[in-house]
Amino acid sequence: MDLDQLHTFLEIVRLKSFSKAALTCYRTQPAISAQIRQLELEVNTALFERLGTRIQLTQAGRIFADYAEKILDLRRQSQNAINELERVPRGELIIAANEATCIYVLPRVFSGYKKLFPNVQLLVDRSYGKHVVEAVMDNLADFGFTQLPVQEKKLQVVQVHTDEIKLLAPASHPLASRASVRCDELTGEQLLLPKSGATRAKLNAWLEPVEDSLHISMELDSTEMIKRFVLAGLGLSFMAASHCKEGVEAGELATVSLEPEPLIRKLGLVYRKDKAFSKAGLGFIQVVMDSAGLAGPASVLHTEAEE
Amino acid sequence: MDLDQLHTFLEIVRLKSFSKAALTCYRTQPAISAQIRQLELEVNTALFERLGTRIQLTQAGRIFADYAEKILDLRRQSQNAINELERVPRGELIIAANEATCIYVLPRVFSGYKKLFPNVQLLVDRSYGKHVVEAVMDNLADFGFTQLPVQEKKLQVVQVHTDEIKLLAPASHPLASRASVRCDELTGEQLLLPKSGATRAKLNAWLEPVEDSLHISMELDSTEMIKRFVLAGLGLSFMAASHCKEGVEAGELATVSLEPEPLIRKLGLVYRKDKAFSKAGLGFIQVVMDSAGLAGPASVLHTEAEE
DNA sequence: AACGTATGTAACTGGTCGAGATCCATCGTT
DNA sequence: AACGATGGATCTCGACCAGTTACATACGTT
Repeated sequence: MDLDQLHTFLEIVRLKSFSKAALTCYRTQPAISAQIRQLELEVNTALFERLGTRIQLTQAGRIFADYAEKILDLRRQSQNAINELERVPRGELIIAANEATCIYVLPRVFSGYKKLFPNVQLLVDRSYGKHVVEAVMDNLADFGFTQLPVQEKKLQVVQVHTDEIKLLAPASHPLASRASVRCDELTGEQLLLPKSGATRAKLNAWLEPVEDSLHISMELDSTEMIKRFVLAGLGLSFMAASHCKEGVEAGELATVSLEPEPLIRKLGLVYRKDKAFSKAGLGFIQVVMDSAGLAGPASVLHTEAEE
Repeated sequence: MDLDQLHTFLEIVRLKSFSKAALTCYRTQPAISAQIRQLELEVNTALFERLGTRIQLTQAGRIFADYAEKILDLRRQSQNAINELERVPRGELIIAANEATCIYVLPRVFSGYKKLFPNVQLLVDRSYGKHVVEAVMDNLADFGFTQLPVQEKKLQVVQVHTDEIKLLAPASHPLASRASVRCDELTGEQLLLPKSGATRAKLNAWLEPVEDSLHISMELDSTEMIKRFVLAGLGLSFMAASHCKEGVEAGELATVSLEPEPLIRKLGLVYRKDKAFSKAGLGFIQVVMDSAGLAGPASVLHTEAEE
């Protein structure tokens, strides 16, 4: 059964004529007759009485007309709902990110996004390191924030921001006032290192020359914990500058660049290239790019949310 | 948009696979892909995300799936309603008949019909003589009861019963005890004749030999009025035997056959040959035929009404 | 790395739907 | 009553579309 047939049927009902319906349906009269014939065959009942020149609905026809109306109405509603989804995005986006990103990056991005798309629910999948990439790959999350580089070819990467990983020390520490520090200067210090992840890998590489003479007193996996431990004088650590900006500005903590060259940490937004994004998703990419000072892929921002 | 497409779509949603849906839809997988492609084209939105081997509904797809369910549900409901109409007829039948038939024939027929089809509403179009035929011809009435013969070729005729038109007199009248009467014996009597109609035409023909010497004192168009007038001694009249049975049996009225041969009045059920009758209509024909002692056209009576 | 699974793509083909012409019945008009 | 006009049914033909078959491609698993 074709919805065209239903439309034709209702046009006939409305105009009480096959020929007139043929005009409004942009078909010839035989085509209309054929459609109805097929429809009657399908419901196995006559829908019209053919009374020479006049036609009239049968009882079954009257009943069927009601349903046909409802069905076409639902069809229209469905199209409206889909169009509305494009115009005023809603639904949900699942964003995977590690804890630090959740704390230091997402709040700003989310608040910008929510202004534009108040009807989209943002769900945070707070996971760790490569689990973020996996979640995006498995389509369990729509977006992920992760440290770059990411090697997956299927993922699109948008660099969000660049951070420098610095030595983190209490403001009172002798090294705190230094402009930069070499790895061999840390051999006598208690070190608090992140337990795992890309930053830890970078640090391992940087510390490798003095690897054997280090005092790694703790491995932690929370930036907040590390900051408090450092503040309490339990040791030195390393941290992305943006993650400890408040502590430094408050004069409690100090950061020192690493030598011979700064350790750079790049944060990126990743998503599947083959993802079929709605306006809600495209808008998210746009907002992230904007907050990174990049030009967006398309002008999705003109989609003003209204409600 | 085809309902098949919707069904396919929902099968894919249910089975989460194009190929599996192909099996349950008795199509090949490319056919399924094509259907969905066309559907997506029509709603102008991707309904699935193609993630290599896996597929997943998009937001729009989830919304559309709801509507598709509802639409197919309505389709099923419509078929059920139509089937139910066949199984337990309902709706209405319009029956055209003149007053006498309404009084002396319909009550019995209707009560028989209502026992079988309690959900069918019987509407009486009480009209006169040939208006009955016209009403049926114009499809303003589904059935008509009228005096036979009817010459319309488009009408199907079922003879319902045969009546004899007799002279109607008060029981005390000299002619009341006669076995039969000739027209010339009525020249001295006051006559009350039906105003018009087939019976009047028949009587005119019978009275024609003595036409000029008759005293036609009144022309009435109600059998009840004629009976009362005759009873009151205002004159003699003519009436179908079955229309005055009670009065005769009560000993108040007498009927006398006409000479040289009885005047026969045949009552028939008429309906358009091209009428697309539902079970309700076929059942009515059956009931009328049964009450006339005829074999029906089909065994519609097995349709027991249940509610 | 190779295989199995799953979707997309590309010709081919058969069925179907619509156009056009014709037929038939009815209805209104002269 | 005969006529033309109207409206629906039927037939044939042609074009298009949907479906099959076969092949390509991508992903996940052994």
